[in-house]
Amino acid sequence: MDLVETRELRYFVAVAEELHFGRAAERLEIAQPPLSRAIRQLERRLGVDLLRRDRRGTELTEAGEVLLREARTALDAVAAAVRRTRRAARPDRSLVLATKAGASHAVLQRLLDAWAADPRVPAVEVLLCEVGEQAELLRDGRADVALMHRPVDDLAGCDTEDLHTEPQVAIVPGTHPLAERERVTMADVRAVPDLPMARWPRLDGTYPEGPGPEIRTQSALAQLVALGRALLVIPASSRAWQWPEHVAVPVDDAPLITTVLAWPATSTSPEVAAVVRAAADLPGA
Amino acid sequence: MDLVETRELRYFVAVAEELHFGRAAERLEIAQPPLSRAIRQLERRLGVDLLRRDRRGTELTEAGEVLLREARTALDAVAAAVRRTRRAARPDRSLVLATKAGASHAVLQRLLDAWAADPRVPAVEVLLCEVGEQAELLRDGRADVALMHRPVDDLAGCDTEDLHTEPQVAIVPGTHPLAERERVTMADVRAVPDLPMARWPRLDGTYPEGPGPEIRTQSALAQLVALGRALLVIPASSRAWQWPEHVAVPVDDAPLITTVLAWPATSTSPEVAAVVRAAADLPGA
DNA sequence: CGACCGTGATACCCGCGGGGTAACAGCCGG
DNA sequence: CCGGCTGTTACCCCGCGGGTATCACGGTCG
Repeated sequence: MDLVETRELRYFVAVAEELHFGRAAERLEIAQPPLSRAIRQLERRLGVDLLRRDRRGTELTEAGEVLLREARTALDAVAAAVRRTRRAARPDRSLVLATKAGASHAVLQRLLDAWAADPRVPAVEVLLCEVGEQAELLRDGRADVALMHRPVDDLAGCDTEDLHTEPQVAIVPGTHPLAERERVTMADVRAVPDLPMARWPRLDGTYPEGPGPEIRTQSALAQLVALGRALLVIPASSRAWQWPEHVAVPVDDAPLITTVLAWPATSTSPEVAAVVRAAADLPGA
Repeated sequence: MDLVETRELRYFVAVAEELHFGRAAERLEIAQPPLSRAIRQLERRLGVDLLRRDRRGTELTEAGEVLLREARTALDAVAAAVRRTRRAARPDRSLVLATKAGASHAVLQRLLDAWAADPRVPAVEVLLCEVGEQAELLRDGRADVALMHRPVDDLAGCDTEDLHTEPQVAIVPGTHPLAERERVTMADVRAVPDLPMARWPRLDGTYPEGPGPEIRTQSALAQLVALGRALLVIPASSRAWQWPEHVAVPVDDAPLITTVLAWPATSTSPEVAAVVRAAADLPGA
């Protein structure tokens, strides 16, 4: 009745993502007919049509869309269970903190120092990750806590504790007219035709329209800035990796960036609770 | 490698809860040897010892404790996937709102009216539930949104939108000395020896110490109040089910109760988003 | 001290069902 | 009308989940 195995969910997700039984089977490294049968069986068990089989291709029903979303989070939860259990069995028993490389360096430093000094807090490893990846790492158990930034990061599914709030600065080549200014506005920044703002991916992975280059990693951004090919607006504390030939100019009306400590909202781990508590005891800002 | 089936997780949770292979097997309606084997196999797959088998009974290792917590949330997520998929396939396609009976009646009424008037919002069913049960219903998919109360309810794993904040009142028999007062304090309330405050279960299901009766349901509470056997402090809006022979006296220093609309923090459903958006547009308080 | 429970583990067998291969069925473009 | 796509049907095999019977160990009690 209620029993749905993770295998079936994995199969369904593969088919739902590929919308093609053959390719999905290939990805799953099984033959196509058993996959077809497994999906049929899943539909029978649920009593629900998940796919509209058109002779040419396949598409999801509304129920299928729902199951795709729900199955992904369920599979993440299962993966998290496995990862966290394995890690709990290791003799070191450390937690993993995920953070974007370069961002909030000073905040992270203070956090780590405070945790190291606190006997109640377990060891904390730092896992550097791609932009926007933190929430996924928390969901599937590769990380236990993360440093994230409001309002730029997707905090869905996370509980958070504010650590630090700061304004943003524009990074421009020292030779650029804007570098002379005491302070600028977002309108100024957007009006610079020769230095477009680099575009980060949105939450769904697509990029907003615009003239700037599409980037996905901090290192790609660093490269562009070093070449003087892009302008960017970042929190003041991210300047750790700034080059000497560039200048940081405060942007008055850019949204304030709050660095937050995030953890899975469903977490009931006492270790995570200890880490959060110790972080909350830090002198905030 | 990574493949852990929900069956294995269900088996492990049963054993971890019973701490006894025989009883766990009985609960699962299978024989004991296959269960024993399944757990061994799970341990081998994870490469982790989950149980310390003592001749007399069985206890969890630290890794086992972690897996118990994580497996519960993973199984809830799987159950939620099944439930929500089944419900999405029904022709009516409604959402389910969970709420404690009696509480926040007026707020709920306004919500339902607003939703009914909004064409973007799907139909919403109301599911009455036990105190403290809402978060569980959201996790395992029996409900999609819930009315909850801060700070009394456990909001772990939920995102929330504040709807209404209000003070609390004490409900006392009309013949009682306190009924004469214009307003009282928590100290007053606690100092009444003949009318102890009923004790609600804590988040973990245990009860705080105290003289009052242990209650779990609104109806039990209603019964006690009707008999004049207990005193209680509740939000003013919960007075819908008050009896005529009782009097509500404002309690000055009781914590303010905020009624919030809650939904699973991991939800990505557009229907839930629409419901939340429509609720946020209500004139707040 | 030995018989007896009660614990979980082992040994063995059976049958379901997940996996494979081969062949089929509709639908398109040439 | 044919060939190349789709996904489905038909059939077989064997791995493994489940069952029963039994064992191994340790505590308890007469």
